[in-house]
Amino acid sequence: MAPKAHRHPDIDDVELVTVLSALAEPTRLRIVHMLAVHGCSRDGAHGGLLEGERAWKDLDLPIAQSTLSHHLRILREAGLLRNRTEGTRCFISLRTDELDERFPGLLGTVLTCNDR
Amino acid sequence: MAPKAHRHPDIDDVELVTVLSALAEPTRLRIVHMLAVHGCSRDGAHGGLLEGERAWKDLDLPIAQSTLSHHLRILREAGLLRNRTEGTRCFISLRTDELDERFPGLLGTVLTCNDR
DNA sequence: GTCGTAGTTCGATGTTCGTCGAACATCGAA
DNA sequence: TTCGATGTTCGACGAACATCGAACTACGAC
Repeated sequence: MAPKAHRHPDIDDVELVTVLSALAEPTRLRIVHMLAVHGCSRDGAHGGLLEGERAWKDLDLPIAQSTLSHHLRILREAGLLRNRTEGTRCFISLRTDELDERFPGLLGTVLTCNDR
Repeated sequence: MAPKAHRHPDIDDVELVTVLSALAEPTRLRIVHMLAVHGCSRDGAHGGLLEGERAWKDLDLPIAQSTLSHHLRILREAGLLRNRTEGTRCFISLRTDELDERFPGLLGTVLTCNDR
């Protein structure tokens, strides 16, 4: 599992190009999209989910686990998402607010455009 | 020089990921930035420049001509810019309006974020 | 402790990308 | 028509990337 704790960059150290690179890949854009539209758990308490989070294993994408882990790392290191570990599982969420302070409107605009 | 006429994609055929990929490279982001802030010629008539245009050879970047040509092609095929040929020279401009209709706010937001 | 679950890391593979110099194509001017 | 200027295209190169399976690690449960 996760090596103790993940490295989350200070949002002010993140470059725009890094964020754009992270988003410029179909699988990763899809992950971000999923977290945005359905980040919050559906009604009812679900296995320790916090607001805006999504469980790792519930991200069911047609790729290998190792590939998913790789993409999540790219997104994490680009400051796009946060990884919370609880016991042996982990939960993913977008760093919406911080990101919006660093790059105002960027994430929202991209997500809107992505909806067509 | 330019092979008669360049291929400019219909803006509706352009995918978001393609645009993001095009922007996710320092040199290309810089080119787009240059065209945005200084696309319009400075006061006075300049060798056939139209509004919002910039002459190819005035894009002085620390890269080989062939590399610049390559990047411009990527940007063109991503629907980001238009290439107008006049005689033996060509002029570059952003497809601001069309792009804004296809991906509302995207270009503006990215450029704003790029300014810090 | 032993076992299973949940993710991460490693190594390998094939692909894409940024970069260059050289060759080429197109046009205006002499 | 020959020359020079302006870009484009063509390999070629190394670096970066997406992908996978296998090995590994950390934790909870038994």
